[in-house]
Amino acid sequence: MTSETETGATGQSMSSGRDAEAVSRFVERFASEMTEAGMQRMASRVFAALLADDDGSMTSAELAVALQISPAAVSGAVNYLTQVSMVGRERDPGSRRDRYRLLDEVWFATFASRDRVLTRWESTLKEGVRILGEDTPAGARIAETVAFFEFLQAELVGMMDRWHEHRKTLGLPARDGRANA
Amino acid sequence: MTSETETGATGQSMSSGRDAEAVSRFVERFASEMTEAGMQRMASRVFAALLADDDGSMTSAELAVALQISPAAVSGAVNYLTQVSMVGRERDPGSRRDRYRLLDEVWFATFASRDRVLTRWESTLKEGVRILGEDTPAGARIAETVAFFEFLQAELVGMMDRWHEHRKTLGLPARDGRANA
DNA sequence: CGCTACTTTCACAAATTTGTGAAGTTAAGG
DNA sequence: CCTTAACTTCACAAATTTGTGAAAGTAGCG
Repeated sequence: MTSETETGATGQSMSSGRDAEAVSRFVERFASEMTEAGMQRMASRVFAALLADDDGSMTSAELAVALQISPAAVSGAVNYLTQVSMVGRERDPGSRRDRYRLLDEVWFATFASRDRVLTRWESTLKEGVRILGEDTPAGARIAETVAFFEFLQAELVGMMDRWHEHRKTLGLPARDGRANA
Repeated sequence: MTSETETGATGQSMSSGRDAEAVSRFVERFASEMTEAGMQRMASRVFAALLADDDGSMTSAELAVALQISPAAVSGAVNYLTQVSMVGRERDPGSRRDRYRLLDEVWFATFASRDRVLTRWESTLKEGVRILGEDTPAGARIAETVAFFEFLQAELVGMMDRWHEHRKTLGLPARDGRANA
């Protein structure tokens, strides 16, 4: 976590010039928007907490304190987040604590996993075309859906390249090769 | 619904050359994949049923029979689907029945509504940058996230144009101006 | 090799979500 | 207008999901 001198999740800012309470409100607000979009609640909260952390990296215990949840809840959330490649698990050498770290290019990874979902859908939809017959209106409609998804996946690649180009023009602070958005 | 002569959701195909049971399995399978991706179960099932229907259009009663659910459940699902612009509500003139119809360019609409979500997120994230300070690592990371989302939204427009171009090269059946994928 | 600090797993209780039947509402057709 | 078919709303029961405490498992460090 960023500062050891901050108070807990609902505590008032102390000396760090950062309003811990406002940060916590932001974390909760963004988490709840992600939840509305379909992500599990605890996973959203953990992710948002990491996003708002300067290191982009917190230990299990830090997360539990900051979010006021049990270690078990942290474990579950973090498990999910590593599954979908949004967060990495590290171990500080010489410590028994795991650290969880925002992966490089989180959003890229997130979109990439969407991509995997699309692939699954495509296979089901192709089966649908077969069942309905490509000459039926329904079959044709579903075939067009497949075509659209295939198009989307192809576009995604180029889009990511363009993003990396665009990113350079943004005057960003240098990458440290660790936590990034 | 497409055929009045088919039996119910689990019935065996009769004369239409379409295997009703296989269609139903496809509907359920695709619906469950959409559900896994975050859509409400009943909404997914209704949507999938419409997708597999030749007209892309069914009445409330037809949906209730095909999916074995209560009118109340249809009502709820359809309400959601119209909210997110995936399905349109019509009324056959001279009838008391509503018809629900797949909208033109459903997937386009779906992505467009994603777009609205991104906009909401952006506003929250910008607030986060303000709270954390753009000069802090966390603030900078979140600012980059905002930039990425803005980039994405900009890309979406061009991508849809390219899709429409690409679509023409696909040798699709002519549009009837009503139900499409 | 065992102590201890941490993480994970498990069973359960609480909360939330989901779908239903029934009552209420709306509007077409007489 | 009245009748009646259809849709919607509402309260509730069932099912699912969620987060917890406690027990079990792992791995540093002496």
